[in-house]
Amino acid sequence: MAKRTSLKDSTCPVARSVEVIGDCWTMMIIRDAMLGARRFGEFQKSLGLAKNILAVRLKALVEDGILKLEPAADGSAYQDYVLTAKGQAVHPIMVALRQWGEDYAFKPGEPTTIMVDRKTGKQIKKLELHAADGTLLGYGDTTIVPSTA
Amino acid sequence: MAKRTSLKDSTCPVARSVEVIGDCWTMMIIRDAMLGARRFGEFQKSLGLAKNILAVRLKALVEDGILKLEPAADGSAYQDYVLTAKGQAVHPIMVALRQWGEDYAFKPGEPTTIMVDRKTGKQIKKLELHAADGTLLGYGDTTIVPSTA
DNA sequence: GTCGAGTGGTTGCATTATGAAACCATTTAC
DNA sequence: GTAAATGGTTTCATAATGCAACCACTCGAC
Repeated sequence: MAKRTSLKDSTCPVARSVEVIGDCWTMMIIRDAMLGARRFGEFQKSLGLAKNILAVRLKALVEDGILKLEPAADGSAYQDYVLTAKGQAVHPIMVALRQWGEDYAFKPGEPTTIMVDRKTGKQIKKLELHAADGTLLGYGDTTIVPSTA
Repeated sequence: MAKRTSLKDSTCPVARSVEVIGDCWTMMIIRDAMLGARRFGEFQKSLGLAKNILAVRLKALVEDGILKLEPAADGSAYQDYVLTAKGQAVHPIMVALRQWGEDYAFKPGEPTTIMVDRKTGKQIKKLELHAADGTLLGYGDTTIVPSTA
């Protein structure tokens, strides 16, 4: 039987995250939600994906507590899909994906978009990883250990 | 026709990243590579996925310049899969996924693993996003604009 | 050298997910 | 009241996934 293998019970947080949001469309839906999309039709037009696929993904995102349904902001009888706190917390992942894409997936001069500080309009810095004492950490400076909690 | 839609030509860096590494297994392979896995068999045993799937993913990762093949470190006639600079640059994404998973995908007390500073063994801080002037930025403090390059 | 185990795959086939298009029930605009 | 927009569901073809069997090459022991 060829059921898609589940990583839900893995003890690795990366595996669990990937299980929930490690899907192409799921990630793009969250991206659009962060850019202000709220309605089924908005997502569909922006992403250009089949409506059935979108319906399945949105349902899953609501079940996982990343999106929630609330009465439409424009007062109509329809509903808005809005990010929960859990959904907003995906922001750093989105930024990390964006910065990697900027660096490695574009030829110089290719048209693209950049992330800026909303207040100043200036481009943001790279994400930074710090040790407990504040030291800047790079690839190779970290390891994984079992939690002792 | 039901060909999987490609996001390769999107002008959004997030879309391009997701297109390349936004696959469940691909991400897990990179994770294992960062933890030291180098050989086909190591990946297969650690991830428990079908060998044909692994073969396809590894080939794609090599083609995308994330992994490269080099003579096995143990001197045998086999080959090692090792991360390129582009592959190592995925580290922040991995950290972001990990931190989100730690926060939202585990019940308190559930066994898991944590990321620590290799030198001190102390748990690392959260990823930080800073504005050009050094201000710490959170969700909602950023926007996307077309690049003016 | 040569026999068997281990490594690193490929091939075939069943099952599942994806995607396009058609369809349908409400809701809104006119 | 009627037409169009919204937000889906259904149907069916195609593509991806996953298991198992198979195969070529390497290595270590003898």
